[in-house]
Amino acid sequence: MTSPSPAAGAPPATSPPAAGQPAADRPAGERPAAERPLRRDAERNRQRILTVARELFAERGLEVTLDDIADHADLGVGTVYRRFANREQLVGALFEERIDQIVTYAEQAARQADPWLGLVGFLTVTSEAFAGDRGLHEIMVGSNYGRDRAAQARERIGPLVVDLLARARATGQLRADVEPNDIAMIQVMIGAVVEYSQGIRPDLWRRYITVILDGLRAFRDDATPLPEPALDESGIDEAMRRWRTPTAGRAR
Amino acid sequence: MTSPSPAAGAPPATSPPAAGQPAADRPAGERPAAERPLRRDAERNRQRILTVARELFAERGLEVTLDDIADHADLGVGTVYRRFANREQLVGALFEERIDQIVTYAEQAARQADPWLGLVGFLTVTSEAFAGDRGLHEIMVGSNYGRDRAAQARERIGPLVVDLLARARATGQLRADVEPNDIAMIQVMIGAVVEYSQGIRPDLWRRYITVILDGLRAFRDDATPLPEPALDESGIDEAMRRWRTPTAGRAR
DNA sequence: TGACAAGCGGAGGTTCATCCTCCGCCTGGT
DNA sequence: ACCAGGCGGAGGATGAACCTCCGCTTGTCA
Repeated sequence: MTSPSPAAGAPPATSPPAAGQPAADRPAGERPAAERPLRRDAERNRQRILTVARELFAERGLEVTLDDIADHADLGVGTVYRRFANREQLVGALFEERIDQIVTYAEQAARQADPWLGLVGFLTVTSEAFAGDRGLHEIMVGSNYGRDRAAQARERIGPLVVDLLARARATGQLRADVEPNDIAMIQVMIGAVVEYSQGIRPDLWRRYITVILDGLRAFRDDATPLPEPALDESGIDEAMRRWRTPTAGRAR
Repeated sequence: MTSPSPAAGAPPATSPPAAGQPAADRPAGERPAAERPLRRDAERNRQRILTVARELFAERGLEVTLDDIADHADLGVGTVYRRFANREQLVGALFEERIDQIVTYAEQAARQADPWLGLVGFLTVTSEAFAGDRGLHEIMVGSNYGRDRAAQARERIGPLVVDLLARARATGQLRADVEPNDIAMIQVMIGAVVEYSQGIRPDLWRRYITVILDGLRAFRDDATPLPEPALDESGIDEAMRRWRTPTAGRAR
């Protein structure tokens, strides 16, 4: 860090929205090709790292070590660190797209004519995504990595869910006392099922989301009134902030 | 370790704990008073340790270190280790009773005339216990500590739950496709809510258990059939075995 | 009251996981 | 055929948790 070499490959990770940087909205995994491209073998290795990292993050969560990734990619640790100074960068490179994907799901759900189906679809599709990618779930639920990105996404999703719930309530399909942040908590619960049954019954969560959805439906007129309000925005922010990724180390 | 000094302190025959230990089924927290009782101050300290440990386990889970406990009790680490050689012993001393308490809840629930109320009561009461004691929840859900004890408890609870569900199904209060192990998974989900909202809204879980219970009720005739069977015994055993207490260290 | 077994404290050795650097050797590309 | 760019991976740095050890203190009992 003593050598100021401004030419060095990796752009400053700190503020992505940097001013003059041509780096902006290029699909994840690509490089600022404007600068000198990597040597062929190096680029190959870089892809190898990304692939392996994607797999490991998906399977074990964001806490896998870069050393671990290097091993699985049959590369030296040095090679990994040369390309990605830390886990944050790797996470950034890999998850932008996936996070946006979640937003897209919300948009699609909001477009559904039948709001109940939209809601069911949204929960199902996101749960599928989370079940298949533990790292993604960790990010969306409050990991230290990718916090900003996740927050942005939540901000875009929020209004869509609000609208969806309002419409579903209006059509009489959804019980009246459901609040937007309930959706987030449901995802937390489903995440717990996924984690608990990981490697045993990857689809078990479908059973419980069905129960929960039936619990959310308006039926008879004797639905038990919900005690306790849902978390409000500040509550959920706080919870996300405190959340510690399972078995992960300190925040660093 | 290099100096062999056989003369030092310990006489050759370190009388082993002998065969007929009278230690057996005395209430947790008491000592084998048959042996020489502890000196007054020592016993006081011992209680101090137990009290502090109970609090810390409840609040932070079983992974707190003995050093941590010593600090909170204003005692030296040595004192703690002199009394409890490891966390397992401390956990044993503290949780036997509480685990049995859970069994008692199941028994009470099974005695309820109205099986649905019994079920609701059981889930509520156990969730209360878990919400108030993270360590207890960890044990019941699969921590490395107290595994045997928890397994015994589950064995006693199992049949009671089976009966309860059968009866509730018979009275038409419970949807037909609920299985005993669903109850365990519900506790896992509730545990996730508790943990997520810990220190923010200690009772938030009540909201979601209400949703889930409404989802379990027999209603109309259009309950969504549950996809996926529940975990079977071996599945749940496996899941419990794999479960890693959050942020905890290796199993040792 | 004095002697001493029992108890205490907590510094610090040990182990372990993770992070990340550094430098001698290798190789793709011109 | 040259060499900038790339590579490997041993190993130093850090920090958490564990647990021991021994000189000092204190309850207890005669």
